[in-house]
Amino acid sequence: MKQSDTILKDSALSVTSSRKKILDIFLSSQSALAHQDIETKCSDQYDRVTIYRTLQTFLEKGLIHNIPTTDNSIKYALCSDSCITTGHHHDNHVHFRCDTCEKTLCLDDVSIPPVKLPTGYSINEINMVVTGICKSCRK
Amino acid sequence: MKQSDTILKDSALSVTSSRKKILDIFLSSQSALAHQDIETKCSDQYDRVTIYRTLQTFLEKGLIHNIPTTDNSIKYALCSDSCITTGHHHDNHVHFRCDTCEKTLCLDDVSIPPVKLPTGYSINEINMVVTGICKSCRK
DNA sequence: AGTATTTTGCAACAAAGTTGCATTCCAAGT
DNA sequence: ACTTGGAATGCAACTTTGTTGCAAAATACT
Repeated sequence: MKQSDTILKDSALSVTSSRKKILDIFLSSQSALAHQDIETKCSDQYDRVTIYRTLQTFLEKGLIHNIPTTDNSIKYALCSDSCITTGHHHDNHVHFRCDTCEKTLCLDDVSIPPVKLPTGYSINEINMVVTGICKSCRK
Repeated sequence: MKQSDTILKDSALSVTSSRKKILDIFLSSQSALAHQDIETKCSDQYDRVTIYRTLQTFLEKGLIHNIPTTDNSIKYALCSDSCITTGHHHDNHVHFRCDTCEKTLCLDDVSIPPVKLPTGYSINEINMVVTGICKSCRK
C-alpha cells in the first residue's frame, strides 16, 4: 500500500499534516465516508473548513470520487490504484449501500452494465448505487 | 391525467391547499425537483417547514421517489401512474441528468439493466443515474 | 536559511434542515 | 349545515452544513 506522502506528491500536492491525516483515514477505511465521518475521525483536530477544502482538492486531483446518496450527504471514496496512477478517471464500478450497517462500499470488481438510451441522449458518466444487505451483515 | 385531489384521496391523504399545490407542481413539471425548486415555485406561499413535511409525506405514501445526486441536494420526481396505483414501489427506470440544462429526468422507458453482485450480497433497490446531454440540448 | 507561495484557522455569514407548540384546517358523523 | 377530534400548518427558535475573506502559519524551492 502506498504511503500517503507519496500519493500526495504524485498528485502534485504539498504534504501537510491535515492532508496526510485525511488521506490516511481514507486508506484505512473499508467504506465510503461523508464529510461528517471525516470530521469525527479527525477528532476535531482540524478545522471544518480545512476538511471541506481538502476534500475538494482531493476530488479535483482525482484522488477520491463521490458517490450520490439520497440523504443529503455526499459520500467520498478513494479511487482505486489504477484510477489514481493513470490520472484519467473511470469510476466504472458499482456502489453498494447496506441497509443494515449503512456502510457504502465500492464494488471494484463489479462494473456497470451498459445501458442504451433513446436517440438524442449522449452519455458522459454513469452512476449505479445498489442497496441491500452486504456480505458481512448477511452472515 | 389524474387530478391532484383524486391522487391525494387515493393515497389516504387529507386534501389541503399546500398538498394540492405541490402535487400540481410535480404534475406539470417535466423534470425532477429539489426542495428549493418547490419553494421557488410556491412563490413563498407556504412555509418552508410545510414543504419539507409535505415532501416527506409524499415520499412515505409513494407518490414521489427521490433521486440521488452528488451535489448535496435531493431531487424528487413523481412516480409513474402504475407506480402510484399499485401502491408497490418499483422505480425501475434510469435517471438522466443533463450537463447543459442541468435538469434531471426520469427515463420511464429505459429500465435498469440487471447486474450481478458477488456472493453474499442481496439486492433491494437499484439506482442508476446517467449524466450527459439530453435530447433538447443536443439539437 | 530565506522567501514566495500555499495552506490553515478563525470569524462571520448564509443556507438547509429540525423540533415543539399553538393555531388553523379538514373530514367524518350527526 | 354544525360540531368535534385529529391532522396539518405556521411560527419561532435552534442545529447543522457549507461558504468566504483575511491574517497567520506552514511548505517547498533556491
